Amino acid sequence: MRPALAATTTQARPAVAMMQGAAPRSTGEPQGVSLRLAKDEELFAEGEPAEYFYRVVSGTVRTCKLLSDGRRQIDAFHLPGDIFGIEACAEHRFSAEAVADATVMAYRRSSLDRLTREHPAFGEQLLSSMLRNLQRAQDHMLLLGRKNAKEKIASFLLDLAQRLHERDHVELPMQRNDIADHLGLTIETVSRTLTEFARSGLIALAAGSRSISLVDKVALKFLNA
Amino acid sequence: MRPALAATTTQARPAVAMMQGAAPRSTGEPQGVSLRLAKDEELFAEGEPAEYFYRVVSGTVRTCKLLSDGRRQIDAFHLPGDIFGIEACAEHRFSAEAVADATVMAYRRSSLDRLTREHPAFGEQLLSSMLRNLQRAQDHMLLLGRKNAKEKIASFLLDLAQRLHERDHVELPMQRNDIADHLGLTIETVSRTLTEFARSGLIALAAGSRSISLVDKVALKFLNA
DNA sequence: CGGCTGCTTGAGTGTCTTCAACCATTGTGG
DNA sequence: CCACAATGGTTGAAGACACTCAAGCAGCCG
Repeated sequence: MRPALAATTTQARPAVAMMQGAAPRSTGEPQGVSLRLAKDEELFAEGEPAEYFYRVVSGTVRTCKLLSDGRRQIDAFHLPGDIFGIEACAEHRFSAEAVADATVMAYRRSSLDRLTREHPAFGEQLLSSMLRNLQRAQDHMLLLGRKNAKEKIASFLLDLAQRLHERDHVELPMQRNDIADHLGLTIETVSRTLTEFARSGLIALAAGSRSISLVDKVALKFLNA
Repeated sequence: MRPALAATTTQARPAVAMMQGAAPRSTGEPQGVSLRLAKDEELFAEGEPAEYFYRVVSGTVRTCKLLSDGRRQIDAFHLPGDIFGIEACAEHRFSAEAVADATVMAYRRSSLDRLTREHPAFGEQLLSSMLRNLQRAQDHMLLLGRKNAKEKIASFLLDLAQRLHERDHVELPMQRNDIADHLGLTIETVSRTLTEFARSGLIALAAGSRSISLVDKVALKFLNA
């Protein structure tokens, strides 16, 4: 793993340009710049020029949109390996923040062509990642538009477990607030639904309520519809 | 416009392979196969091999997902010029049907590389169309997750007017049912909200309730948040 | 005409939200 | 070291928004 500089202060914008990554290896990985993000630190904001795109190295990043009155929708949580922040136009269409301390690699958008030419594997990874993002968005629209609270939570837990390569246990990287804004619910409904799941034996809640055991995956999958 | 064969029967799957388009012109447009779709005719189904992707020539196409109990979410309505049906994997992740009689061009997915090489303009169109689809999906997630019925309808009308290049009038290509399944509402709520908009002078409903005048665009945009 | 489809309208219900209080944990400063 | 505030989470009661169920209306076509 390459050395990474800690961002100067929490909530400050990390200065990408100032932190050069290690020299590019001639094989495999293309050059990128490593960035460390503190919890809730903003990587980029909606409307900002989309100079870079990113890949998560460790931790979790959320991308979200805001309504004028503060209502928030979290488009996606990005886990290690995920690529995000590529845009059709010159500006970012959503903002990105670290859910908890995280490390990301930044790549210049302008060097996209060169990157994919010199590192075809990276290019494929990038394209498939983009299409996967689109697929996730489409699946998520079904969830947001047509599922009820129980189904939303069940889908969310199963999906997260799978993406974290876990069989029957999830260590939530994000808090209730983020889950609510991702699923189109309120924090109270998220909490209530989880405790109801626990009461009826579908899951088991543990220490600090961030650790969840998927006790009855069959029942959860049934809710997943 | 190229000659197009009518599909044999309504509801029957159009036989793409049998209908060759006109010979490719040496300039501009790449070769494709023209297809005519009757109202509600299915172009492809969820889970089906993604052998082709498509561009709308005339009419409107909807792409949608279904839940096991029949609940439906319409991902998007595709208007003339829009490209849809490109997938990350070998299978379609949603189904596509004609909202009303429509014409589409079908392109072999396998010839994608050649197409973009020989017709760079088409390639750019394709990439930008894909990214636009992603953007629309992200905007739509905000709508589905965080907007109420009035805001959903207002956003929908304004968006549709813009995409149809109209200033203050929309000729709805789809029926209430489709609107409901697109916005995560029921048909009754769509109807009620439209009549309420009409009563309060935001819009004017006309003949057959498919024709809508956007009377007070300022108020509608305000609801758009 | 009668049946069909698409749309509207009404009444009653339910799910989720809102508002509010409370609890647990953590970190800080006197 | 403890009091205190701050943060994140849970729980309860009341209310609202959208849904469900049901009926009715308008246009269309055989």
